[in-house]
Amino acid sequence: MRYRRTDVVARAIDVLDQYGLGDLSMRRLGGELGVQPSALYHHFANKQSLLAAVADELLARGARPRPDDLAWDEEVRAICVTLRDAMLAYRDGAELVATVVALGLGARRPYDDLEAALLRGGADPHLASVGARALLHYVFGHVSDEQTQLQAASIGAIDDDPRPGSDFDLGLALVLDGLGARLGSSRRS
Amino acid sequence: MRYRRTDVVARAIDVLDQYGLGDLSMRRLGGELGVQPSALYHHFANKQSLLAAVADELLARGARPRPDDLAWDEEVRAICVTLRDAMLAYRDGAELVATVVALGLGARRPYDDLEAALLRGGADPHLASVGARALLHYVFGHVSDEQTQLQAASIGAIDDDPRPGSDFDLGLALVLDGLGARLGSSRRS
DNA sequence: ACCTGAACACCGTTCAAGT
DNA sequence: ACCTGAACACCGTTCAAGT
Repeated sequence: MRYRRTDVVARAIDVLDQYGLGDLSMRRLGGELGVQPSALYHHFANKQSLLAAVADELLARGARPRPDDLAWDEEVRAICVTLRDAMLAYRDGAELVATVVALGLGARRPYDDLEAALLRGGADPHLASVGARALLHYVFGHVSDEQTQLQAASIGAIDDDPRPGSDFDLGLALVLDGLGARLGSSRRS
Repeated sequence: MRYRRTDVVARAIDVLDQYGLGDLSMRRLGGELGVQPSALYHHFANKQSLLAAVADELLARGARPRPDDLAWDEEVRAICVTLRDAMLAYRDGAELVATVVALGLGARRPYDDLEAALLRGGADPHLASVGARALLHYVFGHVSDEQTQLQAASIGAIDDDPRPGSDFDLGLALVLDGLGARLGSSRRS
């Protein structure tokens, strides 16, 4: 069996979704592909690069076009909601993307999009940078928590699965209000 | 050499600070103590429990009493700044504490204190919970980033070490403003 | 109460060699 | 271009046995 980079990434996403990030090892992935672990190093310099590619593919699969007539805060909300949905679509998606971003290896689109939306809304470059990072930290933290609990619930411990998207919206609105207060154009949530 | 639980935790903090979280293994810690790795399982059920105890000790060392006449938002700010300082005092402190909190194994004080401050400020229980979590997510995310960059700078790559506490304050103010707008008592930053 | 020694089932990564 | 096979230097955890 001879694979290409993209085949390896696709299979890695399958392993991630079925067994979780903790079981996504080079040896496991090699085994799943019927190949020696060392063969993966022909496609990726190391495990971190592989994870970066997996995170990028996960986000690409969750990408959705945004209308171009949105107010800046509506656009920020849309970026965050799309990011959340993309990560929730695969097991441990939030932890994976957050890790890759923290290591500075990939998944840069969400940050760039948020920064651009804030600049368009009238933020100066410093506020746009601080704001975009604060938004990302919130989204990664919240969705990681959500996913941990969804996982625990699916094991069977807890039965009710409320999927509290409203908690997500409320926390997001807190940050958006703070940004709105500094950008002139006011907004209700 | 015969150790007690607290000796092991103290030595683990030394290893963390000198070599980083990635090198804080049960085998490494055992070696540092002159003891077999299996001996550590007399003191802790597993590595996660050890890490929880280390995180709690790290926070205890950074604890500072707060004046009792603070406004709710000043108290929130003080909790967050104290938490930040405690984590920055040891290598990979933010990553460690964030991990322990995410796993639900310890380091519950910051959350409890934040929730109490928000309740005292007039938040209903739901907003206090969502707000406290949003604040924690922001602090963990921001300080982890900070510490990663401080680490990279200390390796020598970057020379200037600005220690941008002002970025931290600005991001924190964004969330605080959103909370203030929902709690009646308004606040400037 | 605290520790040893050996074992089990794993990791990421490198590298010469094969096709 | 893509893979094998073997090796190196590690992991967390268990468990019978020692003092």
